[in-house]
This record gives sequence, C-alpha cells and structure tokens, in this order.
Amino acid sequence: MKVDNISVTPLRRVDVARATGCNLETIRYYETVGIMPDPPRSAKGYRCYDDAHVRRLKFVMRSRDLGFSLEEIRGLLGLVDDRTQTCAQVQTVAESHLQDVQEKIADLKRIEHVLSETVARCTGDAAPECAVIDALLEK
Amino acid sequence: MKVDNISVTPLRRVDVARATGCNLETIRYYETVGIMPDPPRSAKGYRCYDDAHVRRLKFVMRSRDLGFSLEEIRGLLGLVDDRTQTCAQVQTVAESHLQDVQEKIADLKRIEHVLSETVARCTGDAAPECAVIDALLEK
DNA sequence: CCTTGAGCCTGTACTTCCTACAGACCGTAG
DNA sequence: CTACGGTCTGTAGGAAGTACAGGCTCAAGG
Repeated sequence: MKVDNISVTPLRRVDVARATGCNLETIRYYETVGIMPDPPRSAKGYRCYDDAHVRRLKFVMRSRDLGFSLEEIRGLLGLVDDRTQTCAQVQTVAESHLQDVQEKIADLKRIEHVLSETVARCTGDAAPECAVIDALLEK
Repeated sequence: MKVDNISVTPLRRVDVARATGCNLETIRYYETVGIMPDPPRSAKGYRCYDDAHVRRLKFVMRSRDLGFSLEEIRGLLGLVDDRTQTCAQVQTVAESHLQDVQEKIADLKRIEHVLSETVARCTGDAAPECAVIDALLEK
C-alpha cells in the first residue's frame, strides 16, 4: 500500500522484534503491563506498529539493559508522553535518575574491584587452594 | 547443653538469619533448591544449624551480592565441596563474570554521560520544550 | 486454485529468586 | 498457666519475562 511517496505498510510484531532484537512475546507483555501502547489493529485484529513503536521499544530495552526497573522506565516514558510538564519538572526527574545511574556505577565498580583482585590472585594451578574461593569464604 | 568447653546448642533458623542478615524464608528456599544442605533435625523436626551453615550462607549471600546467579553459585559451591577440583576452573567462572560486570559498567557510563549532558542543557524554565525529552525521543 | 509455511491471535503455564502468609505446633519466661 | 516468640509445612504472590498450545490468516509457489 502506497500513499504518494512513502510506504505505509504497517509493521507486524515480528518486524518490531527483528528491528529491536526484542523477544516476540515480550512485546506483547509490555503491552499488557502498559509500557507499550495498545497498537491499532487491522480488520482481522492484527497489531499494526510503526516507527514510533520501534523507537519507544528500543528506549525501553536500553533502559532495561542498564538496570532500570519497568517502574522507573514508566516514569521516564511519562516524561515523553506528558508534554504538558514543565522543563523544570523533567529536569528534577532526570536528575534523580542520573543519581541512580551513578550509584549503580559505584556498586558495580566495587564488585569489579573485588572480582578482579581475587581473580588476579588465582594461581590457575591444579591446586585445591583458590584465592577466589578463599575470598568468598572469608569476607 | 554443654560439652566440656564449647557450647553445642544448635542454631535455629532465626539465629542463622540474624547472623547472616539473610531473610528467614530465603534460608528455607535455599534448602529446597539445594544451595544449602538439609540440616539435621531435632526430635521434634526443628532444623539444627551450626557455624558451617552460617559460613556457607554468608558465601552464598556475598556471591549473590556480587551478581552471581544461583546457578553460578551452585558451580562455585561444587568447587568448594569438592576441593579436588582445580583452581583454574574457579578462575574461569570468576573471569567470565568479571567481564559481564565490566560491560555493564561501560554501558552505564555511556548513559550517565548522555543523561548528565542533557540535564545540564535543561533551561529549568516552565517551558514545554526540554532537552531531556528530546534526547529520549531521538536516541 | 490449493497447499505450505510463516506469522498472527489469545490464554495460560513455566522460570528465577525470592518474600509472605496461613494454620498448626512447640518451648520458655513470668 | 498463659503469652510470646519461634518452628513446621505448604502455598500464593511478585517482577520480568519466556514458552507453548490451539486456532486463524496471509502471501508465495506449484
């Protein structure tokens, strides 16, 4: 189907999955929990997605990947959806999210430090003594 | 109950919980999934723990804290239980996990950069235009 | 035109890692 | 003796998906 110059063939669920790398079923799941909007349906009830859906889903996936909960993502998406909010309100929410991220980085760095240190102490021998195990047992 | 010089009063579940900071129910859960061994029981069926249980549970909690899955911990515990295994095997598990952690840190730093930059570009006005929202929509 | 295969629909069950309760029982201190 | 805190089992719920079953639809190839 063509309108003038651009194609308006709607995207199917599998197209969205391929475009984003998201699991097919997860797309439906996000719909049921309100993270993704209910898409328009074809005459036969098929979901019809467009590029906006794909962009939104990519955003959700990146955020999940970085450890945001669906609840937090809902908050972030709220900023996008409700454009009547003031810039100041948005700034406040974004700043608090920034703080979360920075805390997460700090936590992970602590973990990284412990892990890399103990791994480095490993002899790698066939010996039954192991720095990693000792560290985990003693701490 | 005393034997010579040391107390052998068995630890109850709540004692183990307090000694480790682990949730009461989680202790039982770890038993059912085979992470913790079935402890000996009293005449009336009460679980009787000792210091070895506490140490093992601390190991598990610390590992969880460092982001190891229960499956990975099962592997690590297997190596602890069977000390005939090589140190190299432990090293392999820990190294692969370390890599995961480092990747996560890199991802978070990327998002931190973007977030802090866009927050800084915010005017803080009561305007409906906002650098943060624009960034979220375009990424 | 018919068949085939890929994709769609819904609903529900399973997964991981817990956490919380319900209902019944026990053990000790006051 | 009774109250309180602890134990037992089994089961339910929650977060964030993942997988499958049974049935429908659509487009392409023969």
